[in-house]
Amino acid sequence: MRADVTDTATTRALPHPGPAEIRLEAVLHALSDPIRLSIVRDLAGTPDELACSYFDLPVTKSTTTHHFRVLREAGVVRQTYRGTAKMNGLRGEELEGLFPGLLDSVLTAAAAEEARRAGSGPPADGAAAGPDRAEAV
Amino acid sequence: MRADVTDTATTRALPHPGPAEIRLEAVLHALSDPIRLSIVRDLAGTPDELACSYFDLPVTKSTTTHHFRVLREAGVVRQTYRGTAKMNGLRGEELEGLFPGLLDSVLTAAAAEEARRAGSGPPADGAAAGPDRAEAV
DNA sequence: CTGTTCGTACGAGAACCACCGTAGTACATC
DNA sequence: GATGTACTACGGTGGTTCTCGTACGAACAG
Repeated sequence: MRADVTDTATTRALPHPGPAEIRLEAVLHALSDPIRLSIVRDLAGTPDELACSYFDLPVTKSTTTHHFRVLREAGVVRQTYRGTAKMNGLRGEELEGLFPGLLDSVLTAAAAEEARRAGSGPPADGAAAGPDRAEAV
Repeated sequence: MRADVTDTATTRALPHPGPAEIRLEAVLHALSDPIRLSIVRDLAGTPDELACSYFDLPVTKSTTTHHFRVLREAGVVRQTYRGTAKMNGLRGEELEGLFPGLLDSVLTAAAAEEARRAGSGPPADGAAAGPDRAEAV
């Protein structure tokens, strides 16, 4: 039994790539999926860490786990266990150090595209410009 | 044999997405492939348009065609026929208008990663400490 | 201990993608 | 017309990714 774990509750450790292991292509690929991009946008919108169960994604739990794993292995998010929950935090500072401005411009672009899409597309029926949590970056 | 072509030489037109059709995910996906990223970097390094045959890629011509098609359909490059050659130009201004700073930060990131890779690979030690600092959480 | 909640592992199937080789089109030149 | 160049389309293969369902493990409240 490893008694070397100094922490109390967070014993299950997850493998994360170090800053030198993070590959640009992997980051871009991780961000090129709509579901993962929405996760990243949500994470960027709050200073807190969010549990996996917080996200309301149109896929099953298995698939959600898969997407979070891709994000973690690409070096985009950091995951830590906290009781039964797994908390997710954006590795914003590290990414900024490696690729200055990249994450920010992607988030801005995502917001711009969403605004563009919402502004010129939807006039079909009632619900106009749903004010569902505007991600102000 | 259609002789109805009104233009002189360069009339074979290729389908390009309009600015409103360009999707962020598609752009990120197009840039997440090493070969395509190197193409984009080459294009960004020159003000001229470059023929497909200019590039020295480690794949066959069929695959090269495939990659250029992906870039074109994502809205990253513009392709025009010029005699037998097909010239490729970056759609930099349009992308800048849609996603300000995105292309620039990706190019900067690619250059940074290449420098990092070239600089810290061979030497046993250098500036940065070990590749993986234990993830202190 | 029992049950609940949260997330993972394991298959497994469908879709996609990168890659290739061959055959074919379009253009320029001879 | 014949030859050569530049690129495309088609067909196919192997690998990866996305998705799911089910079964399992870890933490916690009774």
